[in-house]
Amino acid sequence: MEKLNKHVPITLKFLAEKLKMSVSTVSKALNNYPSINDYTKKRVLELAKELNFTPNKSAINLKDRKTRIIGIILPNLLDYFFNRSIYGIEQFAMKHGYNVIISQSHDEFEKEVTLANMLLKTCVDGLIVAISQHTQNFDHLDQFERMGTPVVYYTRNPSFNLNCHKVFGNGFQGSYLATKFLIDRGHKKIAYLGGPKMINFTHDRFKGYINALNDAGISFEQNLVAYTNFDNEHTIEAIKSLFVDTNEMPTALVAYKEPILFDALKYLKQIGHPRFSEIESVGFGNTPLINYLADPPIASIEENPEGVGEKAIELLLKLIGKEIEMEDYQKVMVNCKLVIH
Amino acid sequence: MEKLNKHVPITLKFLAEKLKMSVSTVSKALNNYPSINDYTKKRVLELAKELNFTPNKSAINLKDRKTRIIGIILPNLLDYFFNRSIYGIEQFAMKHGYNVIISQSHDEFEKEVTLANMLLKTCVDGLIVAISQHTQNFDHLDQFERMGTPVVYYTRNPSFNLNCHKVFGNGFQGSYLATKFLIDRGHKKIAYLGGPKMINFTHDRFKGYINALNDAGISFEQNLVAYTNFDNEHTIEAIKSLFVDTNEMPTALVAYKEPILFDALKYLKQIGHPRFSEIESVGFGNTPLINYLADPPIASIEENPEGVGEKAIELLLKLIGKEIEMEDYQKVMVNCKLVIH
DNA sequence: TTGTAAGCGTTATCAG
DNA sequence: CTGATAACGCTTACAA
Repeated sequence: MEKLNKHVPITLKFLAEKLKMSVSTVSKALNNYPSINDYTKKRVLELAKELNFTPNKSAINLKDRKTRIIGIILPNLLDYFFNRSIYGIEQFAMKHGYNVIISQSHDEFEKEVTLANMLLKTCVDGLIVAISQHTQNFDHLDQFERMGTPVVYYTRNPSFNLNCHKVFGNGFQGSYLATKFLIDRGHKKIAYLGGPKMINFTHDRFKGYINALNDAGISFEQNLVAYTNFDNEHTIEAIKSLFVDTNEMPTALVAYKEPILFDALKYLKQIGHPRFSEIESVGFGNTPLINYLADPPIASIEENPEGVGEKAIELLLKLIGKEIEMEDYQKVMVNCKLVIH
Repeated sequence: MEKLNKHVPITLKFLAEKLKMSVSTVSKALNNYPSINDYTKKRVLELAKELNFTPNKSAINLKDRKTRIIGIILPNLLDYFFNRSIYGIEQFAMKHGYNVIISQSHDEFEKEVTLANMLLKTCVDGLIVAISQHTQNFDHLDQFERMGTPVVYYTRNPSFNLNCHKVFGNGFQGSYLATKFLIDRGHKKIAYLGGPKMINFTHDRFKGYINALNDAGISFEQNLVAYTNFDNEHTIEAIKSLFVDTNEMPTALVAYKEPILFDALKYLKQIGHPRFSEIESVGFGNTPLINYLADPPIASIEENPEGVGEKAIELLLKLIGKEIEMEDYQKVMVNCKLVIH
């Protein structure tokens, strides 16, 4: 075992000197150019391995005008879905020699604009973005494509921006799954607790719910549907409205997001809903929090956030590598799974 | 408003040509060299602003042999503490022009070694690491310092490695706070539920507990202390052992980590502990999960993960910038707060 | 006060 | 098959 070389960085030049060859030959050998003699290649490779040569990324990046940095903008890193999706993105990016800059918009449009501009200045090679719930104008994101930098929208579907690359979880399918599951358990009065109307998945999920009802021959009732935001107050109001008609109270609940479902259940228990223990519910998320709940939902929709993240970066890298043309707009869906607790 | 320049990257050379000056003058002007004429500076600055010039990072990095990448190794990104601490690190790093690579050891020693080697190859400018609970050998981390790359240990205190830079939450103080709070509420039988014995903070927190008892003149009882791991089974065993003596059952509980506390409380409720509703408890974490619990702890120790992360990267950047000598080993503590629910 | 030139580590082009 | 050279964008002695 050699000593660790303290301050002599192993470069092509260094290898070349040791081997009494030119820098360019060494470079070509390492990059497996067909023109290079096999024996020469072997010698170079061996020394490179022995000295633990690592090509200098900055030099390469400078050469081919890249940063190998992917920008990510998402609402909230602490959110369970985004957190897991980040993991999928990071893993994949790292494996392909890319680094990742993560930034949070906190679901504010202005912040999203600021972050976008910052990432543009950073000259990221590509952008993955889950837009804020208030984003309707896309100038700050469109400028990336105008500069030749591909953008992939993920998780949050931008309804006002049709010409773009999208990757998200199949809310329709997940919602259908959840609703069908509850129907199969004998429920007729199934309520749907939807998310912010500004966010597209709210409606996708609603459609899944409706379709499952239809397919089972259960007629849809308007008063079994309510919408809420990400905060508790709205949720309480929404859940109240669902249970306002004491003759027609739902016996089951499909919710667009688990924390919201938990808020709702907590409220129902608090007010002492007469048949609380009979209510069965399914939410999107499958958060580990379920293990700690006194009255957990009966099942969860697992959204596979890592998969969504991975598909997003996979697509982005293909766009960066021009394997897919930027104008050839893609739409990728990742299916959900039902997990029974 | 100009058109967006599609493919002409704004470089020093480009500015220089526009201004009919040399590249070096432009560079110096932008870097505010005193030798440059004020008027010249002004002209340069103005054009730079107008054209939205951004210096090419790769070129700068190449020049001063840096990557501006900070490596992070931690056990688990989904953990609430680490998740929040990452946020503190990222924010600070970004503000100072550094990027961050996050990698997870999943508390496995071998994985930690692999990740360390990977990050070494990536030539990170510095490393922030929360060691796995099984890490006792530090070769894989020591090699960084040998290569001149500073390392900051955070959150997990490496007891076997004294000569290193450390940043962590003040478990002693937090634990003292929690215990004193329970004492002040009249409890005499306060149990301590500690973490893995391999992890140093387990013991720091224990000391805080003991000291608070001592200062209140309460005698310590061995059977009021139990240790567990991060998994449920161990926790059940530990909690059982605390409540085994029916005459001397604890009335309050200090736990090293909230999820573990929740497991414990869940178990106690499940077995129908006779005075369950009277038990008061405090855990480390202050996780939002508390809002959803039927029987939440009475207070939490807020560890300020962002602060810990920020202190870690702040120290690391000082080491990278040679503001602090690498051999001048630092130890930084971040205090906890008691949050009453 | 400004400009010239070398160098950071790679790769690509063109000669040999 | 191998080598010299230029170029990527920036900083910094050193010259002018």
